[in-house]
Amino acid sequence: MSPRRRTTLRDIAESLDLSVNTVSRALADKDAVGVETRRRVKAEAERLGYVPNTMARSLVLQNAMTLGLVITNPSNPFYARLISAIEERGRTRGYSLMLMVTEDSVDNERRAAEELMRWGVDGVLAIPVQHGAEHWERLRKSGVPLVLLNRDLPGLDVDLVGVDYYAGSRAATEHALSTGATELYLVEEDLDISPVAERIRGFRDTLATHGLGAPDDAVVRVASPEDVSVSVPFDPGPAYELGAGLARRAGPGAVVLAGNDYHALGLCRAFAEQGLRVGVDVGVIGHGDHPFSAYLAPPLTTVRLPAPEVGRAGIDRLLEHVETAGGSGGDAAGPAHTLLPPELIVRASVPETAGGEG
Amino acid sequence: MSPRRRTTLRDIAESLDLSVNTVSRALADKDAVGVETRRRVKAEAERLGYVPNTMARSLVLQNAMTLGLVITNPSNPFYARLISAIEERGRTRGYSLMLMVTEDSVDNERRAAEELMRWGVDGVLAIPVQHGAEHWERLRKSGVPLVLLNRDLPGLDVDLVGVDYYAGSRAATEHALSTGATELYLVEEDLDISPVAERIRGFRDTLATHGLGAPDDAVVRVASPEDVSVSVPFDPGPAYELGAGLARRAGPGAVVLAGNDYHALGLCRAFAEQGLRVGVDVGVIGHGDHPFSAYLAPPLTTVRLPAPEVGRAGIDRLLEHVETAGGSGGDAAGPAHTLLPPELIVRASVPETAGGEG
DNA sequence: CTGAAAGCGCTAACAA
DNA sequence: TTGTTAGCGCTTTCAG
Repeated sequence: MSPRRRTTLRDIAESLDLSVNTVSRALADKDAVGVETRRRVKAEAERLGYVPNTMARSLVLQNAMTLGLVITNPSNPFYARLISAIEERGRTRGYSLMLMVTEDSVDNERRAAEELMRWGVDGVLAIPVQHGAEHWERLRKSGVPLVLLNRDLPGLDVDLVGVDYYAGSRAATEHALSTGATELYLVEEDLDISPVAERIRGFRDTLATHGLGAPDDAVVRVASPEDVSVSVPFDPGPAYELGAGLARRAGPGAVVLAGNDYHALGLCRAFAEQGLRVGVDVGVIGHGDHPFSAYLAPPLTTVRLPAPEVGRAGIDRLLEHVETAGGSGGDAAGPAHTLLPPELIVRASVPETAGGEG
Repeated sequence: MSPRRRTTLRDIAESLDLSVNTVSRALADKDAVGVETRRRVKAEAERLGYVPNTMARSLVLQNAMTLGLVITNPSNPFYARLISAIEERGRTRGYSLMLMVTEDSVDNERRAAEELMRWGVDGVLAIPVQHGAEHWERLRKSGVPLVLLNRDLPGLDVDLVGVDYYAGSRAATEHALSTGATELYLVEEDLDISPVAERIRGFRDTLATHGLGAPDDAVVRVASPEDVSVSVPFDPGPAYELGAGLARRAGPGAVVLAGNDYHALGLCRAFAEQGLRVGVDVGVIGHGDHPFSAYLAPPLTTVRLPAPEVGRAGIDRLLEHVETAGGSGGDAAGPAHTLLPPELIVRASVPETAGGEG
């Protein structure tokens, strides 16, 4: 029943009648330790089940060997893959991960940033909630390197690694146009975040390039769920609700672009229920290429996001900062924005109407 | 360019010509501090941007206020929701989360357990890889409370919070039978883990209950992907590959149960390509009720898993142990297994053949 | 009400 | 090669 205090260096030292210091160096495989002594120390450590105390070590070494990862919602499949990629890379480089979930609440994010400062993490990767950057500013000023993931935070001068959503949106829109689409819609989540803004911009610009205007109601917003953690995360429901109305508005030659594949799925279902055949009467293009998308009927044309690449590039950039003198972000050249290219995956959810691109 | 050392209690003390001790107590809102002194201390702390050092604090207090979460793969939607629920609950109770991803490798899991011991976390929640429990045994013996999530680890006497997969499987099988199914298949991942075993057992037992045997090839195994972190996580692909063969074997009145909704989706697609109408010619039942399942064509009948409940029950149980004297698991009554009930969600992917249950 | 002293477990000078 | 001393930043006795 004894909570059995952890074995410490001192325990080993006393048991062997050595100094704590010697034991420390023996276990750390430092020079200046007799070969026999080292052997004995290691044996005793083993026997006593010694486990080094990372906190004590970090305290004196002034480095935590820990990174903070601030995520809005792990149930977003894109973010889930980011977590995996980051954790893996961090692990192989010797860093542990402190995970903070914000549920898209600035309050939570503030607390997360504060908590990470208290822990003295060596660096932070964050998908920012956006709106409210003072806490990130503080973090940075306190000397903790920060790299933003996926979403930009205007007004904060830090490195960002994300996806070129603008390009993705352009590619999708171009594709729709190339199949002969005459009526385009973009369905996006009702969040004021950069990925959404970029996709809208790409959509509009592409139409403009082709001399087509985008009527105001061409961009449709779907409500985002309130409580991310409890509600089903990426729910096709809201887009599905919209779908019936859209189906009525959409004439022949209509293609609807969706901000993510769940929305696309909701739309597909709604269209089908209205008697519209997706891929024949109407087109749908998703965003994200979630694992289910290739197996829908019809298989969903969508934009694949380079999740592992974003994760790896993000942590690599962060570790650069961490390991070069722990300074804050932004070298001489100022903060760098790295936007990785998405890839249009053409499947069968957009009808080949007429005068294709060829 | 100065890395600007963090402000410490001492800095405040010196600046105010007080002792470190007084400053500490003033900030901790302890009694025995002059009201005016307290005010000055707080103001100065604010001015200097003081952030308490959690590691130092934890070192002396001998508690880390940190929990370890060991997960095989965050891209599993069920696990993602577990993470959310656990993080939220932990956060509101003042605990930070250290996340370790094992990718279903015992080696990684061993390292994760070791790392968590080094950090001296207050407790650990783990979805065990299974096969190899010595590291968990060590953790436990070192006094760190451990609660297993979702998968059992035979041979290790610890608390477990999971899902009653046996019941879920029985419910699904009963449902299939009740619709008049005459030929049943179960498609399961090729992993030797308790959820799979339980579902198979439920399937077999239910058939036996009805005086039906399950031929050996009624249980079909799909290969699991090798590298979880890089490959697409839950891929309908392998089940899809199987689907064509199954379609040929399956006569009228056949229902295929799948171990998860992704597999179900892969099967649906394969059946459709073979000219079999899911929900009419053949039945498919999923497991997991992923967000996409309700929107498939036809909507997928599946088993809903109580993800947030498992997460919350898991961390609650862990915190019980953590907060009652930090003893290892298992009170007088021995380790408790809590299996939360899943719920059959009947949609439209199983044909109502004949003699329904009513 | 405040200060001095000790110590959490470890590492890094510097001596011996 | 080994031991001594000091200190990371904090909290907790125990005196004053």
